[in-house]
Amino acid sequence: MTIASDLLAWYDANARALPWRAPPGSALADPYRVWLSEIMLQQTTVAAVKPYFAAFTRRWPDVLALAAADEAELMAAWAGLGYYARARNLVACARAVATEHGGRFPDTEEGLRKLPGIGAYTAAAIAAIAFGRRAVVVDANVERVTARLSALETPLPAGKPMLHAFADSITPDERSGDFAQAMMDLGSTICTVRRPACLACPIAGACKGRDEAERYPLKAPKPVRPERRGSIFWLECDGDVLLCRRPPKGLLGGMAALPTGPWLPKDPGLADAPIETDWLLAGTVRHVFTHFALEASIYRATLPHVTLANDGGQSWFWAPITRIEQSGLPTLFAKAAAIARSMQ
DNA sequence: GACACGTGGTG
DNA sequence: TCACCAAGTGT
Repeated sequence: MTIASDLLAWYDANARALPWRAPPGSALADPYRVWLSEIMLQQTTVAAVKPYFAAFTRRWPDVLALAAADEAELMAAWAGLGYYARARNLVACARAVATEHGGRFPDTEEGLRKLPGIGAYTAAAIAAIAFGRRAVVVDANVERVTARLSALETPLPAGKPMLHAFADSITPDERSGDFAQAMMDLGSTICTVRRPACLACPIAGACKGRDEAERYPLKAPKPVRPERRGSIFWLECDGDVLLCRRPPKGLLGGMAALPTGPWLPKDPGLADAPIETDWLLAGTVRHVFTHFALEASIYRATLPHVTLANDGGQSWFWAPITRIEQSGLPTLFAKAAAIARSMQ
């Protein structure tokens, strides 16, 4: 038997039931749901995605509904899931599908690959899973499984092309979507990062790395994560708090946020405070991003009735404090808001 | 190729 | 506690 046939047999008996998957033995899954889930699952765990997928599909049941969505509402619905460029690209992609493709997703890798937010992995996954095309689907799970199967001694990312070629060599012509999902299920339940369960693996017989699976894949060492210091401002007025909209690109781009100062190696104090007033230090919040860690002071002040004019580049607005959880703040600011409110 | 880009779970 | 890492993409 081949690796593919052994793995597919295992998958037929052990596939995880996931909300975006078609029931076993049924027709192909809905391309919209496959696309939405694949975007949400980029660098994100199944457990984290599930509630967001349920909320999005209830609120926007198809790609035309999503294309018509208010962008700020969609960003707020994405708040907490991270990598917010995905949400910006999600809208752009839905609108491209609606206006340039008649509301239907392209059914080839090449066509899918042109859409915003869809890269090599996602294009292959949608083509295979939603459209039944043969495609070589390589994500971190597949890289780990194939690195172990082939006992690849070349560290990643340099070894990626070899793993893609190996994945291509074992991908079947039929059911390549199921094969891809089987590889991912195997990677998340058996061929795990730590303590892989080789004794339970349906393809251990073909695995060159099975005696030392945890060694693979070899990876280049990661650079150290720098520390930055910052300030976050909580300005109250009449039961409202001052929020702003982050610039459209960059860190937390396009998201609602509390006003901040610059984030630098040294404590910036009250630099870039939205107004000059008697700020009180309400606490600190620590948050770790992908490429730096932030420790921010939270400054608090209350205003009498005033209006705050927008000035260059800033886009401020007031939000009711009692419904701050519905403002769509990313996690850093949700944590800061909780700390600021706890000081009242 | 390298870096920017979030978050929460895990051992 | 903390480093690692997850169904990657864009620049």
